[in-house]
Amino acid sequence: MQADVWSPTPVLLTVDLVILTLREGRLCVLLVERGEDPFQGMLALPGGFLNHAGEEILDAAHRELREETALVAGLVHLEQLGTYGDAGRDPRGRVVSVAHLAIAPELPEPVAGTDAKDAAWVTAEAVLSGEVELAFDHHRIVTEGIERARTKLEFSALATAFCGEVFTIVELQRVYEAVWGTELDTRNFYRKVQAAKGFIIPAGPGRKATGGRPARLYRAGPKAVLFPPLIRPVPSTTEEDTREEGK
Amino acid sequence: MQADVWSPTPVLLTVDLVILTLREGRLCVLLVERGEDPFQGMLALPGGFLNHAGEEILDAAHRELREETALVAGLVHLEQLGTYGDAGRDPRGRVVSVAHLAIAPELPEPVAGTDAKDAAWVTAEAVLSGEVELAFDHHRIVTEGIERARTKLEFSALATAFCGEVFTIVELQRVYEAVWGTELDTRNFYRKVQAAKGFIIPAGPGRKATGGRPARLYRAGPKAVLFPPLIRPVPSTTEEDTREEGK
DNA sequence: CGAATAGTGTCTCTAAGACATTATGTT
DNA sequence: AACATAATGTCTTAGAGACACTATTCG
Repeated sequence: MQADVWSPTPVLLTVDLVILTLREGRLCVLLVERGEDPFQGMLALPGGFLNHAGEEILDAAHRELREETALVAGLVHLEQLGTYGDAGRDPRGRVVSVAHLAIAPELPEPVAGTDAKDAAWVTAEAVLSGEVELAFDHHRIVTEGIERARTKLEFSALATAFCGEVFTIVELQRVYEAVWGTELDTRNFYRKVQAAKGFIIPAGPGRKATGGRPARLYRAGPKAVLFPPLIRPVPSTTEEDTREEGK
Repeated sequence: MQADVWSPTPVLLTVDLVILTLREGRLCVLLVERGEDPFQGMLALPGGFLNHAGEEILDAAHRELREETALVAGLVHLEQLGTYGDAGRDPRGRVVSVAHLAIAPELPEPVAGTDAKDAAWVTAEAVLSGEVELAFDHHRIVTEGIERARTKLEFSALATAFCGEVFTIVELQRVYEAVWGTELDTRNFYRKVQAAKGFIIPAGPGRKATGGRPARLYRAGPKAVLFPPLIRPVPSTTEEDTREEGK
């Protein structure tokens, strides 16, 4: 139902990206140094305003992703994360951000994209712990993005989005370990990824050798939903939890 | 990173609500008949523009919820569902809607709230099947809202939000059955809700009698996360699933 | 043949699904 | 006592966690 009096307040819409990848076995998020005034010099999520009046939100997210990482759209997972519009979050006025979560395989070393001013991969740990401070409410957005990724690893085939087109089971295990921040038992992991039919499928006769026994190669299978799921180990099942509702 | 040239396009922000409840054992969603021009006369989700420039999005959702249902904020579950901004979704121009999911206990019969023009509870089935047509892209929003509710019932204590402050285990079972659209085995259900410690706790010596053995009363427990979860029965585990990614 | 990494099998325990009867109140 | 609804127990099977050794290639 719309307001009876036609006095809706326009807002400015931005799209922000939580781009996650693995670098040297650690979960990392892409941050840029702000070159302009609100929070100039601070680290922030890549993002920006809608380009023109008709630009779709998802298209804008893809565009920002390309600008920052020079990645092909096809290989990257991109989904809407949530909308952040607290009145005080941007000193310039009412700016509402539609945050997105992107998962990318490890990129060719230097981040230098088209106009990546000062883009840098920062470990998730450094951001979550507060060691690295972010502009706006981006700390909260990153936190919720990482939590989303952790949960989706359990029930969906999202982990393959961290890998190249083909990958080994050990590489996949490293993804789970890095995102969840835990060590996993190799035997149980092999059993579980193979029990979830449609998760990964053998990729030809190819092998990957690194000085030891060559690993078999796999590619992402047709199923996006894992059954049975790969439940993450409970950190210790502490007895808290005071009924905070997930947003 | 912001655009170099300062030419962001303002958009109009609305808040829409998928309000779910149980009526006569069926899952229902609240719809209103549009009294104004875009899609006049059609059914749509309750919602509206932000009131004033500074209104918080979540506050606006609470306000709309109050206007439509005359419910106390404390009793109702409310969470952000997603943002829908397709360029063509509203003929008036660029209108972006932040949709929310609300779960309410069965309301005192007549929906007549403060200014509820023509509010009506419609069964989820009628909407999902397309039997009832909705304005804008509200069919998609309802679909995603119901799917969210179905999933959250598995892993969170959301089901208690459909009940009053105290409830019986059978009532809780009816919630699961209505939302999932399945029948559940009473014995297994009792076992599982009681195995999930912190989900429900006995509510004094009260009982509810309806001509048979009186049922014990419970209230929502402190835990928002269910462990073990109550996994919904698979509809039949058909072999499809062509890797559609969740939004 | 040694170094390096990939890959596998068993046991125990917890939880899920299937299934029918007993318990406790009201009229 | 009949009726109505609430509550419960057992068996079988699937999946999770713990745990240590064998297999394959390279240099």
